[in-house]
This record gives sequence, C-alpha cells and structure tokens, in this order.
Amino acid sequence: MSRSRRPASAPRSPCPVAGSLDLIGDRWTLLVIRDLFWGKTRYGEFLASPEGIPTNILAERLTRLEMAGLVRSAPYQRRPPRHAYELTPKGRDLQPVLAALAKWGRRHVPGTKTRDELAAEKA
Amino acid sequence: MSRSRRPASAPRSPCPVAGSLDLIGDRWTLLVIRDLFWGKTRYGEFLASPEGIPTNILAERLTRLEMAGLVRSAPYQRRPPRHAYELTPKGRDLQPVLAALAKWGRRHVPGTKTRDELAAEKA
DNA sequence: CTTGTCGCTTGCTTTTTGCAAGTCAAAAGG
DNA sequence: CCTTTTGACTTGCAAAAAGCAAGCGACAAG
Repeated sequence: MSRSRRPASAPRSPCPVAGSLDLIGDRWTLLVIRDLFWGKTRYGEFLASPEGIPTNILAERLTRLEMAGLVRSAPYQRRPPRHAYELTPKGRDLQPVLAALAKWGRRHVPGTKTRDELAAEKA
Repeated sequence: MSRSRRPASAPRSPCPVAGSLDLIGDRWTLLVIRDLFWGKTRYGEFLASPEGIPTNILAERLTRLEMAGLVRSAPYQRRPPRHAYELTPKGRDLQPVLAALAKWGRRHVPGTKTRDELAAEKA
C-alpha cells in the first residue's frame, strides 16, 4: 500500500519562487514558452526547435500549460482536429523571466548566440 | 549495448535560454540559489527551507554549482572540515531571474506570500 | 562514556525523461 | 482509386533523476 506523494496541485511552499518553479521549473517548459514568444503555434514547430524535445514530453507539457492557464489552444481546422497554441496573458507575463534567463545565458554560458547572431552568420 | 546520451557538458543548443536552463533548469537549483541570496551559507540552513530538499540532492547541487562557478565554498573550520557556501559574481548575476520569477509567482500563483508578508503574519 | 549534531554518503524505490515505434485521419501523388 | 506522405500525437520500454530513510565520521556537550 503506497500512499501518494505531494499532489501536483499542492505547492511545495508559499514562496513565490517555489510556486513558479512548480509550474515551469523543469528542463523543457520554458523552452516551449520561448517558442511561443517567437510566434510558433503548432506541434511540429515546437518539435523542430534545435533542442529536440521528445514528442511525448511536448504533448504532456502543452496540456499541462493549458490546464495551468498559461497557454490556450484554438482549433484551426476540424477533421482531423488540429489546434494552434498561443500564450494567454498569464503566460505572456513570463516575458521578464525569459529575458533575464537569456541575458544571463549570453553573459555566462559560452557559445550561446542570439537569433540575430545566428541569422547574421548565415548571411 | 547502450550508446551514451548527450554529455552533461554539451549544451542542447546555442540558445542562451537553453544554455541557462542546462545549468539551473530543474526543480531545486534556483531554490538553493534563492537561499544563498537570502544569506544562507550552510548545509543545514538549506535543508531547513520549507520546500524540504532531499539531502543527496542538495549535496549534488552544491557541488554542481561550485563546479559551474556560480557558488564558491570556503572552510570556516577544519576538523571536522566544514565550509560556508556563497554566490560568486556569476551566481549573483541571476538576481534578475529570481526577481522575475518571484514577481510572476506573486501575481499568478495563488497562495504565495513574500517573506515580509509571512513575517507580518507572525506578528 | 554516552548522546547529540552537523554535513554529508549510501542504498533502494518511485517517478520522470528520452527514444523509437505505432496510430489515425487526411492531403498528395500517380 | 490506391498507395505514400505528413502532422499530431500515443504507447512501450529502458535509462536517469528524484525522493526517502538509514548510516557514518568527527567532534562537542553532558
């Protein structure tokens, strides 16, 4: 008889940092949100990002984000049902978090390049 | 015969967000860094935080952060060897990330309270 | 000389991740 | 029509990480 652990809904502590990390504190979620900020809307577009998120992880993260209210999805066709994902205002409020992470990465993680720098290299 | 996965040292992509998350994108690392910002320096102090980080995870995170140059530790006594941890400038540069996460959490994660609010309740 | 504390380490179970393959409906090509 | 392809997932399984409890070494206190 195994009793369940902390339910996914219960925060680890009242700390706002901990509460945020309960939702977005893993290796993939913020990368999906980054893609959404870049205007990506469809499953295949997220898969195409260079980090190579596994398909099952992506599907699970998208439904989690939708249930948490950071992302909303609207069908852009039915039969077969397909939908486009986009950030809600709640999700868009993460912009400063992404910006701070990006700034830190550029300063302290060697080999990182912004989209602009990568685009400039191709030219 | 199992081929090895991505080595821990190789970033998933040149994106600075991805590069940052490779180092600090998990459920615990940023909470340890938060504690360091609050002035905690010793193993037992991190363990005492309300989130309840497991002991082995804490030990592993501290050595990882030290190897990554975000944290430095200095012995405050020898025999038995004990050391105090503190943020390096590289670690301190994460302050905007923590601040953005805290701000988002306070706005969007119900039930979160700042340290000031929690302190005020006790009074 | 026993008990307690601090800072970890070890062993083991549960959960999550990651990869590959499969599915399902429809659009595309012949 | 009848394959083949494509997009969006789902499923199965092995590997890795997380989580829990217990143990350990060096002292300090009683």
